[in-house]
Amino acid sequence: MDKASRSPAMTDVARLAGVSHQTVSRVLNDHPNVKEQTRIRVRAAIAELGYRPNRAARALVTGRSQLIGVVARNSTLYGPASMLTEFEQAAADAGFAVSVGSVRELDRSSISAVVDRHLDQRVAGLVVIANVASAAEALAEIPGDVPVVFIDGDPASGRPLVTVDQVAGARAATRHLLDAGHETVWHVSGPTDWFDSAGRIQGWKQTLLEAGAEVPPLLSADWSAAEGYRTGQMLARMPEVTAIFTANDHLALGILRALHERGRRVPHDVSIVGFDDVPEAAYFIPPLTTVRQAFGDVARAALSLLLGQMRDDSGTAHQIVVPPQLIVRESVSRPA
Amino acid sequence: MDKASRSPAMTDVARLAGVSHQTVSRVLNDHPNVKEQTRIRVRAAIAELGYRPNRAARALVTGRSQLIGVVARNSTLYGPASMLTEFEQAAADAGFAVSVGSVRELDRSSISAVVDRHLDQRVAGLVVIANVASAAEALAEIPGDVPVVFIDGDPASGRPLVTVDQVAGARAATRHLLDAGHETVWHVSGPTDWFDSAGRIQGWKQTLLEAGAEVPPLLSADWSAAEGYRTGQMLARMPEVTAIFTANDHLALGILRALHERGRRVPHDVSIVGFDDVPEAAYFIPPLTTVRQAFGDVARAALSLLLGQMRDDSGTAHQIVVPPQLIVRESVSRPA
DNA sequence: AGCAGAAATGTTATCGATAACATCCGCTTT
DNA sequence: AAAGCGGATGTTATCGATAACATTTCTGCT
Repeated sequence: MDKASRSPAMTDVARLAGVSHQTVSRVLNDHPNVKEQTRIRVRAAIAELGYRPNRAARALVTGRSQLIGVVARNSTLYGPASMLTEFEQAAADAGFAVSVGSVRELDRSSISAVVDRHLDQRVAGLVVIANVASAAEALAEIPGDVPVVFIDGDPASGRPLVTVDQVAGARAATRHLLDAGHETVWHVSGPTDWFDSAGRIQGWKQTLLEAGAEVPPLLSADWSAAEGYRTGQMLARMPEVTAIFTANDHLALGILRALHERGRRVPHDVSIVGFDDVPEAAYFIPPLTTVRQAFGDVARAALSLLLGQMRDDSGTAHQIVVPPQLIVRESVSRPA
Repeated sequence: MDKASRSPAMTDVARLAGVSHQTVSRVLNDHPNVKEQTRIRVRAAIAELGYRPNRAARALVTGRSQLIGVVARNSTLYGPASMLTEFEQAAADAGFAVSVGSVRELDRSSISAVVDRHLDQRVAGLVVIANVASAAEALAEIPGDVPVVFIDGDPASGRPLVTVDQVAGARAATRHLLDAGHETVWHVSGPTDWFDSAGRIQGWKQTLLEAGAEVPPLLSADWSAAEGYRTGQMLARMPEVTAIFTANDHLALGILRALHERGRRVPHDVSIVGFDDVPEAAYFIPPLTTVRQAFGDVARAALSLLLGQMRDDSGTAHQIVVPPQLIVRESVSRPA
């Protein structure tokens, strides 16, 4: 009826239900000491007025909001972007809003600025998507009393953290190529300051060593198809290269093109395994064998760690590692 | 010195500067009637204490926060994901935090839930990334007194809105193929309920009609490489198809593979133009001619419209259209 | 010098919730 | 029956800012 008027406050509900505003507050917060009958009366009044609590007021008095702050690098890379949307979804399902603080670089001052902005908003918790080593500095910027969970990042920090087991993924990929009969496997890595890159390099190297295979020189690139292409032009000229494991699917795409231009067929002459399983990987030429990361699982795990910290302070700094999965398609065969 | 204590409030600053808290408030909000000398004194006190205003308190009294709510579909598609990060960046640069409300589908009830969550947080404004027709329903869910800007969406609504000129992009793509000498151009569109799709279809059809070319049947797909591949399998069997314009780059990728499998060479036998210019498009086989959208420009335009609405209510419902750009690479040549 | 009017500053009320404490009531316990 | 206790509820203070109004201090002008 009276849509134009100010949205109802707690006192309006109280008046309608014939109780004090504090009792309304108790009902809202599921306080035990409220008679069932009044609880029902209050609930009815809330529904009738379409009352919704004012988060700002609550945040002011409790010093904490229903908002989770995320610190992430501004990126449209498949991995980071997926991570972000999955987390938003998980948080939304749990009734939290997500405030995203994008930074161009994960350096100390950028992180500091974003964290400050989040603390201004009195976020209930922080999630740092710390995919590069420099992000460890973020630790220093975050006061001890606000719940924090890292996604990716350095397990050695001892902080609550969720990661995909990059080492295991790289092992599976490398193993797969060795099992196909290749003498060794070349690796084109991502930027070496990324934890993801480091883990994948480690898994690759370990597997070769354990198999007694020679370890070729490491080739590093950024994550782009462009650098994959440049690296691929070099690899295409080396007949001894028959198996390549790339740190992501886009690198593989660039290499695929370079090989194609040189007339080296995949998988007949060269086998390739990627990482990420981007949706279009199945439609590369040829369809790419790759490693899939369960971003949704990571997001949900991170959220539950965060909620755990928000509930009790007993916060045993749990760390969760999510296993990746090898997706076999057609870019691998035994060597000629 | 006293790091452990509660973070300083306005009164603390006032005491240190020897003024009233209201004067501090005036300095903070750049109120004109403050003597330069006191302004300096207050600023110094702020710096000394490391004071940062409490947004929750401000939001409570003003009824509005420094938070911009975004309603978007949960998606890792290149376009939507880019749009989102670009907007976050623009907002951050302007001192706003961004609360992202992802929804699985842009239907009425999902939108309603997300909008309510945002209003609970007393967002200063809302941005709706309304890439499908059903999002128009969002209009009904948003009260008139909160600033809103649509990104994509129906210009006919009369609401403030920023879009990329999809029609112009499609015209450029189609024109480019016709100019190369092709008799007509086939089009594989995105889902027809997307505004982007509709605009691209329209631009394609118009251009063909104006050129007196025959209009082939429209092929629609989702945005995935998978459907591109399926559609491509069909097109590859039709020798009369020599030119294809796809609604995005991933569709083009799938088609590229299907053509490759059938032995039809690109661009020798078939020419292709995509849309989006995803970073890896230059590394498809062959490098893809495509249409680039300036998401950053769109984001900044949307933000400035929003800020305009927040300042004055004179809100002439401006609409901004950003032109796209044809990126010529190697997937087009004259027909055999 | 005196006074209006503007500029600079201070005081008090207010936003809408939770926290802390006070009160009331009914029931058990001795 | 008085004391004691805990459950249910109400009262008042509080968070930290802005709004509205009140007051003081400068100006410039007659």
